[in-house]
Amino acid sequence: MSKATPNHFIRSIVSNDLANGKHDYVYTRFPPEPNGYLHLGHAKSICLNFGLAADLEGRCNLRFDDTNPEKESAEYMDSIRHSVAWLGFDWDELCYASDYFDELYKFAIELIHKGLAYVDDLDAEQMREYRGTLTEPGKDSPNRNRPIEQNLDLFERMRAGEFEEGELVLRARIDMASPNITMRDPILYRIRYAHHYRAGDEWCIYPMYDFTHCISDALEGITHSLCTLEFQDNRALYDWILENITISKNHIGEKNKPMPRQIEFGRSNLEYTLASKRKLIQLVSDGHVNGWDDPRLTTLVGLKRRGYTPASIRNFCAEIGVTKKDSVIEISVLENAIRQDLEANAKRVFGVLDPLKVTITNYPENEFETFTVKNHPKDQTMGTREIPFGREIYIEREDFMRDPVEDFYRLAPGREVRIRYGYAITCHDVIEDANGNVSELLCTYDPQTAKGKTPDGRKIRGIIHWVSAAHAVDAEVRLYDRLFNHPNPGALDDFTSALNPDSLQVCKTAKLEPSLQEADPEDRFQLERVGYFCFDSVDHSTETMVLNRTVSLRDSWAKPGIKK
RNA sequence: UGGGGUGUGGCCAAGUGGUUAAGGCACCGGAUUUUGAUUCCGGCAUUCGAAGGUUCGAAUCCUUCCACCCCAGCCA
Repeated sequence: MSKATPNHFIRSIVSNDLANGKHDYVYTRFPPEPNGYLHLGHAKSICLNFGLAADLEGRCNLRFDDTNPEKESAEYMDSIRHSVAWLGFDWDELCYASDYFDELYKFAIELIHKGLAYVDDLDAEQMREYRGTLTEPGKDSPNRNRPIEQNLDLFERMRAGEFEEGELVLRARIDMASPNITMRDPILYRIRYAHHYRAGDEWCIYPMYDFTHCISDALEGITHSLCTLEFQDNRALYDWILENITISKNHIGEKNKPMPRQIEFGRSNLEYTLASKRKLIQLVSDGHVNGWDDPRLTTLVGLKRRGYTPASIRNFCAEIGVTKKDSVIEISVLENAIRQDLEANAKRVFGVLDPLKVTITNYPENEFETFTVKNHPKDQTMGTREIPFGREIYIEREDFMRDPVEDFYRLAPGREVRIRYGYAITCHDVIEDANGNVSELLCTYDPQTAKGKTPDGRKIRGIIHWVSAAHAVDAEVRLYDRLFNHPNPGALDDFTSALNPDSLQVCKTAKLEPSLQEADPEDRFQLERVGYFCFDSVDHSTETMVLNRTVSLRDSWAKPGIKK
């Protein structure tokens, strides 16, 4: 399972930097903005940053990029912290960009002193006009050559709260004609009279991402600053800022070592899912799903509630790789990752989703026996358990066919199957209800066939799962399917039009073997022949059992085209 | 028609001038099986976006072309 550490272009760069002495160690960071819940896309970045540091005996920080008070909250921050820890990573330092507000402010003043930043009073619309377009250069702002003293004064007064929101901004003085629009005198600070979830009301000016991120990296001694592809153009600004401020080498931990280097990698998208925070928020607030931890969502909290293990997600991330191209991953890759984990580690139990009663007419009434069965077919260390058996049992309705199709080798009138770990039974009569639906089967059992034996050597192909009717416990089982019917719902004008109406199927009729009542609520298990399940972390209790299906078992019989 | 990127099988992805182009997922066969699961074995790109060129030899070098993605928030 644990694969050789994946070698990708970023790892090569870092290894080289270490080998040739450019850096003495690797120091990375995972820098989320606390404005939403983490999803699978973040998991890729987390595994990359923390994984690289761990493999190369370096360090990795968790840093909240919290420079936009209007969108951020402590709730999001807490959830992100928990998700990173749940995924299995420890950060070396827990950092907040907001802790650097004082330093950031000083660096801004330094830029002003050097004539490399100025206060501008263009409003947002003018700013856009002056910026030019993709094909035309921008124009200098009338304020571009404002005297340094005046800039200093204005900037201090911005901080002091003497201006309205939007009235003034601080801009870097770079090049309005740059073909790279990011370099056309980007805004460094804006005025916002907003309460910051950590800094409170201490500031009314907030630094922008480009100004904050590179300085935060440098202050923390980050050596390699990994981010996604859309920041490639911003790299020029990242480097420009660090080149133009005086940031002590002592600050960055390694004396006389180079500044952090930004390296971009491609995002990975999962088919049939959404990753955009804005759209995720809409799904939650419009009630299309039941919260951020809805098991149909690929948020980390959703996957956790669905029954995914941290290891399966880490393996998934290792499997999809790291390259410079955006990718679209098929869900089968994710499903494969969790199946691999659960196949090896989940104990097996019996449960019937859609019960059909079977009476074994030649088995005495009010008499029971117990079978000792394996908790795992291959892993003996997982031990055994006892399951009760009696005259009346439930089998899966799906495992009986009145008029069996070709290739169906389960139960049918006159046919014999084995009830797993028990006897061979043969169906003799079918009882119907008033509507003509099958309501019960009358079968006989062959006492010679206990424990998998067939004394006459006859071959019994069909093996089905079952539970004792007298001992079964009721449960609600939630079956999940993809949330969207479209492979790329985010590309649609209205992604809600692609919502899958059958993404959640609640099955209230399930009958489970009694041992499940004593199971640990954290347990993940396989309902044999059905799928992998876990108890729902919110709605499950020993009184009312609620199970989530994490993923079905592979079913090479239920191929499209073959009708059950 | 500015700048920055990317193009290897259905989806990912190794490969950085020299055997028949790794591997995973998916798919298709077949074996084993008290889960139609698992496991196992076999199949699955004469071809690397296209066209030219360099070379004894190219997915890897050069040229041109094509396609797709990102950038004109006082978001990150």
